[in-house]
Amino acid sequence: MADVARRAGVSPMTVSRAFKTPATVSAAVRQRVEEAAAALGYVPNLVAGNLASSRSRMIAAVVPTLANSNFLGTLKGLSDRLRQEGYQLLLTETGYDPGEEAAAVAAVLGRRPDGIVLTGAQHHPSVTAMLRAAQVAVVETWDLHGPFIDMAVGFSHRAAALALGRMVVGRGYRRVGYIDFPHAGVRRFQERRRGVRAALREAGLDPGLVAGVADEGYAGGRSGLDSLLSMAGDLDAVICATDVQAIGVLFECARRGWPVPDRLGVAGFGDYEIAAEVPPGLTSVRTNGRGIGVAAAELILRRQEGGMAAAPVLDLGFEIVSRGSLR
Amino acid sequence: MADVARRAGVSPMTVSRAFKTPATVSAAVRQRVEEAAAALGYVPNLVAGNLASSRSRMIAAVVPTLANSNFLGTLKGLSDRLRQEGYQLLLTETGYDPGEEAAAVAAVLGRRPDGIVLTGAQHHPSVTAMLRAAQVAVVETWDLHGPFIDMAVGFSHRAAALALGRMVVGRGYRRVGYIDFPHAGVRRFQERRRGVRAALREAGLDPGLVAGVADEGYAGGRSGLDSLLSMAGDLDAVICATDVQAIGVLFECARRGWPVPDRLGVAGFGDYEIAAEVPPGLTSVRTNGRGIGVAAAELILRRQEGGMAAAPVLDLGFEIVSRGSLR
DNA sequence: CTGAAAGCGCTTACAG
DNA sequence: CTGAAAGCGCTTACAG
Repeated sequence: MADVARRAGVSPMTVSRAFKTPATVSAAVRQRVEEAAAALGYVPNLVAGNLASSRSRMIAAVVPTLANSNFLGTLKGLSDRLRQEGYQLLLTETGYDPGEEAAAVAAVLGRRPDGIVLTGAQHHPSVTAMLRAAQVAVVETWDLHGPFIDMAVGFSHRAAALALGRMVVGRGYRRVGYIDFPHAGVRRFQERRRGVRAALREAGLDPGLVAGVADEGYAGGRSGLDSLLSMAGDLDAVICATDVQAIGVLFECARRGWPVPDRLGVAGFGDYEIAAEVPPGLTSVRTNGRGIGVAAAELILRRQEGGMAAAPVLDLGFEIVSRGSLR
Repeated sequence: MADVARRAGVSPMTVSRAFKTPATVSAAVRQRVEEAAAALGYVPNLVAGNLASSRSRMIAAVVPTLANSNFLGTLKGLSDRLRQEGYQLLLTETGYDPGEEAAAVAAVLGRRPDGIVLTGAQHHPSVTAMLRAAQVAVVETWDLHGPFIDMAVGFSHRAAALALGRMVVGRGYRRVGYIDFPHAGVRRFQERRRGVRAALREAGLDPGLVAGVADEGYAGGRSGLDSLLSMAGDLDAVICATDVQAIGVLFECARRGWPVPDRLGVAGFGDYEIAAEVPPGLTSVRTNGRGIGVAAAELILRRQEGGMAAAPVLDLGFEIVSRGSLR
């Protein structure tokens, strides 16, 4: 910057202004600065800028996984909205491990991000402590069960699962199994399970057909189906904690030559892109993953602007998409 | 830091050392510093550290897309390897748009990352210029066609596609179509197309059955199959630029009741997780996406350590995985 | 093993 | 509209 200032014959302060608030600099000076900067290939050092202004225009996102998940939508919504305002995304994956999450938050805090977007509202105690002590905007996403550290955006997994369970029951299925997600401690999945079981119970059906699985992917659907069938040979429908598992069930049905939805009804959770494509179409809960990201971005931006001291909690809801996998 | 120093009764310099190079501080002092830091909830400010040391321990990754792609593996390899060394990942998605890529590089350079990982080796001229001028380690990934800005890790898309094409021909298919990827200018996909067509040509088959599509996802497979069938009703095999499209073709075959591999052989590119799960199994090119990420991380780390002024170009190869979608 | 000085490249806050 | 001074919170390089 000093070089640019010298070449343009102005003070460094003026160079700074020409970049940050061009309107406060005369047109002639602005042009000289721009020419000098271009000639020297000057790229302002944001690290120095951040230190001086104690604002980083950097947001950290901490997600359990990127693979086959709705978090991609959230991340995209977040980064698209943020990029428009000149913010950048620091990303960490934790593999559903609270210890990893705590390590990630500690690591990231040293960079003084303006905001942190967390997945879920269950954290290692140190996360809550660190974040409360730090002066960052934090948004917890995908879970609406407080208490929250600061702000939150999500939807009710239990309500969504309850609605899905009722739909399955309403279609006349009577022996309905549930395939769980591997990480048993994650409340979002506990809520999904509870919602489904509540729907079965209120219809007077057996809520006990629940299969735990070890695999987050398609293979979990296959092994889950196997264990449900060993509990109940007359199983007539399966609800899965995620679409990926449901797709695994559909594939297994195809392999066995079982007609869906007649021999077995199948429903998933997430409405991933593939749900609309796989024959005969997968009935699923559509969550607004992208919307969660956009909303999180907006909460953080609004907080930056200084206004809003409040800590909103946003429920973005869900929607059930009915397709051929249920009769 | 000043607060910690005061509370521990030492100079700030000693606090700095206690954190960065604990071995250079006496045990007693180290403990006092640690206690003071814990009591105050002190988190070292890396922004200040970066400015003073002109090293950021931050790496920027610029990818076309996160959705349904092998870049996830690369990203995971990169971030896993980097995190072990205390580095963090700044992520940007460009949507296959060179202008977006240039904007991302410009934006990211201001943070003075220690390294930049780019996807492909085709860039807006300004990208090359900016990166050459800056003092960053850069690794171009997924493409082995130079000239490179600095280092590179990838494999030959043409060789992989040629091998896949030869396998299809070797299985006795005679009317083989190719479904292209939407972004026509991307060399990786041009190379895949060329490889397949070369295999057809050398077998004396018609290399002209190529369908362009508008959709990056499963739907592209469906529409691609439609247009190939309108060119050649006797089409007996389809090779797709990506597994996602190939899965789309398999789904469409299921919908039509066409037996795979007998009515139609299908092959993909990428060996995504789903390729092994979808019945009857998708024959595909397995690329080492994760390995590319790990290797990129290692090249950058080695460059940081000061050694290696060289600019290696690594070929990580590929492998063809044969499954039921080809007879 | 420990510390005082200088500086990294910006921005804030104050003058003019 | 423009500038000189001070400072952001660390690390480098030098002393002792």
